[in-house]
Amino acid sequence: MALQIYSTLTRRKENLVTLNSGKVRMYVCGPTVYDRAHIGHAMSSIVFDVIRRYLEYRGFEVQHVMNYTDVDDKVIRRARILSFEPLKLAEKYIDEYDQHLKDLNILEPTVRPRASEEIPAIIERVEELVAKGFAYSVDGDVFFEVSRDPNYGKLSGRHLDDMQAGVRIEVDERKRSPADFALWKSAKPGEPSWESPWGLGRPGWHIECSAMSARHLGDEIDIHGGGNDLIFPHHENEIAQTESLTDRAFARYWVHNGMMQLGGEAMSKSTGNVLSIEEFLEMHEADVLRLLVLNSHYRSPLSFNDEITEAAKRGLDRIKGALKPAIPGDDDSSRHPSKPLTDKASQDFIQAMDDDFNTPRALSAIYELVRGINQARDAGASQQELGVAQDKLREIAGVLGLRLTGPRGLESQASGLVELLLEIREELRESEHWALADRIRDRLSEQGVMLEDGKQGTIWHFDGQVG
RNA sequence: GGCGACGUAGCCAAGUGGUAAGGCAGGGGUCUGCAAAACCCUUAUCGCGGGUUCGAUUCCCGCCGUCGCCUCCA
Repeated sequence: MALQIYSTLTRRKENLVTLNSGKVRMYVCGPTVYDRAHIGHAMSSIVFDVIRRYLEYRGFEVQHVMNYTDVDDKVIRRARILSFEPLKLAEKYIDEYDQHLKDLNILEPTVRPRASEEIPAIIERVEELVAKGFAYSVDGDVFFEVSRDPNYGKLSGRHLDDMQAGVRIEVDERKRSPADFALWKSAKPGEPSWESPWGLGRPGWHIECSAMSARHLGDEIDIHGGGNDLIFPHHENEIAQTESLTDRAFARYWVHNGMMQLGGEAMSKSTGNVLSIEEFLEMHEADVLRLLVLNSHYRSPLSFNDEITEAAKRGLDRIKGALKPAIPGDDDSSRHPSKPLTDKASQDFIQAMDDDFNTPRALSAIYELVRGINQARDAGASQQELGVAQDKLREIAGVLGLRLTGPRGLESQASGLVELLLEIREELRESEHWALADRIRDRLSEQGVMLEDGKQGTIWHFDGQVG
């Protein structure tokens, strides 16, 4: 069974056939950096990170480009409010986002271009569109003429006629049609601007992605991705611009993730209805966010709330729990072979992910493996046998980008003391001094040191950590 | 108004033309001095009404409800 990807363009799952066999060129629209990023941005980055990781797991070499939009109305507006240099402000948020990517265990994209650093390529692109008659300039602005593209609307399923009725926004009178969009904007005083054939100005939003995609990946790519709020007009316009010039399909697969909602509403700055990545990571480890994102399908909208966060946290603990070592002393390998278990998990995992990256189903395979491991441990499997399955668990969880680690570093320093307390407690238990023994357990638990009494003695680990 | 998506147990969430994965929470057990963890058992007539079919949660139509986009947005 081949790997299938749902493409917004055809509204179907398609077999993945790349331009160059064994290689995937993927462009993902990154954030406009005018403010702190929220967990919705994180969701998008996590989704495409998992797609990338899985493609690599399946043997593809992935070129992953993610852009930062750093020249934009919103950046300029916000910079003015904060009395900041627009590009400096953007840079600050880019640095922040780069850090978020690391914190969230997102593989570094192959290239992270920013609009401000790609101006020549963008101008070249606009010039070409003007030269070929797809765009026109007016007073230093350049617009793409939508009516020149007979296929306009094919991605979003919109028709120009339908849309005109709905346009309530003030239309720029100089445009030949309200749907025409800016490729180049003339600069107002104080705005970041660059020399161009049309005077000082800056690129429009849509053209930057097309130009950067073409520059870093070529005129044709395999996957173009982003949030589904970008389908119209952004990606529609990108298709128009690019395909008018190349006459070939810009991207083979258009992949869009669903929006994350907060409290049942779209996350929106205006209502203060946002949770920043930073705020989330102050409360929970990155794996929690990843797990809650992956628990639903990437194309579905996801309502973020405390309940699903708590569920993800517990689910994560459960997965980590499977990595606990075998019970010492019990050692009957022959009765608990791990191979059938790991084979099944592998197979289910791949089958799920091959089906348009069905991570909920993939997680289900992971949980089945978790249960299998725990059953084997309870039944007395040896560490050697258990380790095989645990390695498989780490492997496929790793494909989803889960770290499955906890706070480390303290362990070696603390272990001596903890061991000492355990020894004392063991003697207390032997002499049935339960109250004192329980007090040690309770107080250690408050410090994040969790004790588990078993037949073979007591084992301990830090809260949330296994291993 | 236009385009699109969704509606599955208390919550989250897969999925199939032949009576439904997984997780969280709940209930009952096993284990334990107690607990924790783990394991076992247990909780769904798949929004409503029609239609197609031997048979639909799954296909079609209508309705109701929720949401996204149509303007900057991952």
